[in-house]
Amino acid sequence: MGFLIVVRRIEIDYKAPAGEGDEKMALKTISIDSVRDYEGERVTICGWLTHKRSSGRIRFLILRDGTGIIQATLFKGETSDSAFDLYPELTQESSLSVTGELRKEDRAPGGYEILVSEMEIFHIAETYPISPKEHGIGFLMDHRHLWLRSSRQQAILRVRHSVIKAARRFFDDQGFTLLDAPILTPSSCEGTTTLFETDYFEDTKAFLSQSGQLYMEAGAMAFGKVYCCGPTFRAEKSKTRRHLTEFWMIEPEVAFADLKMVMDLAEAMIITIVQEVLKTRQAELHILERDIARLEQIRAPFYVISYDEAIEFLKDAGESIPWGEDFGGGHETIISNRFDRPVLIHRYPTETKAFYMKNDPDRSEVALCVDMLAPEGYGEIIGGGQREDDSEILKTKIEKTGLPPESFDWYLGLRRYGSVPHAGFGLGIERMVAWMCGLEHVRETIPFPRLIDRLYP
RNA sequence: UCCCCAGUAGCUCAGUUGGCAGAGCAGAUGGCUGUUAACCAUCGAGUCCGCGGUUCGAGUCCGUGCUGGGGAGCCA
Repeated sequence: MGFLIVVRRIEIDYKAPAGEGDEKMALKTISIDSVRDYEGERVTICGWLTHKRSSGRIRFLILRDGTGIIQATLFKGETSDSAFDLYPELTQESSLSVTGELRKEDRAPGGYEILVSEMEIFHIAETYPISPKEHGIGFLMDHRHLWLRSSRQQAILRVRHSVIKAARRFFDDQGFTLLDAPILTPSSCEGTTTLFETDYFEDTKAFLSQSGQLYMEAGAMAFGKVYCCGPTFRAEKSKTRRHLTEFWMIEPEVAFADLKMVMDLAEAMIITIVQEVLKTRQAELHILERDIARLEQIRAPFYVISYDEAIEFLKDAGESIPWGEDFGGGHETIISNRFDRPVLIHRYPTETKAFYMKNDPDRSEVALCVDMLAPEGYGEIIGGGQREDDSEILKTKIEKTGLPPESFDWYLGLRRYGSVPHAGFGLGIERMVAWMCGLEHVRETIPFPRLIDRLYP
């Protein structure tokens, strides 16, 4: 199959041996997304069969190759008998190549069809479990390795690609250095109850990273502006539409930056991502039936409110939430539904936030932190803020958490050698993609989702 | 961890008051020269999730376990 990929990527000018008449014409293997460039030419297309129909002496194949779909048409008499007679054998997802003239055809899905003269079968598929009719989510998740072949799943994962590409380009263009954070770590950075633990040779335990942030802080002290993009792991027993046990984050960290600066950075990054998705993924958003107008509204400035103001807002909405408590999913939905653009909520109570958050020097009961809630009820997509840069205060905060202090010697050390104000945030890729695509659940936004009760396939 | 719902053909589901196990799709066979989730005809397909109980009789009622889905809390 590796050979096939090469053939599809490189257009091969095939010269038939002399003396074979019509077969001397050039033969090109093309991808379906490039059919417009080959109208009227004799070409070869490799792909998988998604569907077939027949009506007596005319037979239709719908092929997909990962770049699109095309109808291949077989006429008794015009198509070679050997190719025509292969039709009954073809099952859904069988792999094959077809060769023939490419032409415009309004009756064909996609507007083009290939009039097949020759056909080659790579493999006849067994009865394919995923039929064109509806399936339950449990069944589809069990067949995730095959479900990826559906147009809807491909559309979502292409949007994911664009989200990551846009975010990385945004930071690259602003002079950030990509600094990969470790996956295996000696300790927690959020809390010990949600760590995946594994053996690390004799007598040592390692933990799967919950966040690259602490390492990004070290990186910011070296490079000034850094970011990481990678998987993170939380052993939370969450069973909701917005949780995975393995999820990806993009985490920038900036030296000599304060809360306001990273709030502006987060806003600019989100706008860049939304613009990139709107620019490059119109076809995918259409397949997903996304209301594009809702995304076109996403522009500066985003709404900015304090935690105090959010509490007042929730009380006005009839919710009884005391000051000092973190918002639940329901509260977030109420707030984010209120706005047509993302809203940044800053200065949460210190008690609800992680140890590394810096307290507001003017009000020690609140932290210099920020969450960004996406509109349409999508809720929190970003969490971040200014980090505690005082060694002694940080040490006290770590002791208060009950986390093993010796694991954080290196982290505290960052504050002993030229400590500076610094800040950063983390963007949850899957929640961002779910918002862009208008999905109910994040499980479709990652190729192989890991959930509390699902580790397969 | 807690609350709610579901489990019947490969898939999606129906199954009445407890009384012979059903449909559509998928699969197989045949027909049709422009199909669009094509259509028409025919055929095959079942540990009714497991265990226990009530009953002359259980897919249906009761108990229990397992699996899946939805929600809460926690978080990105």
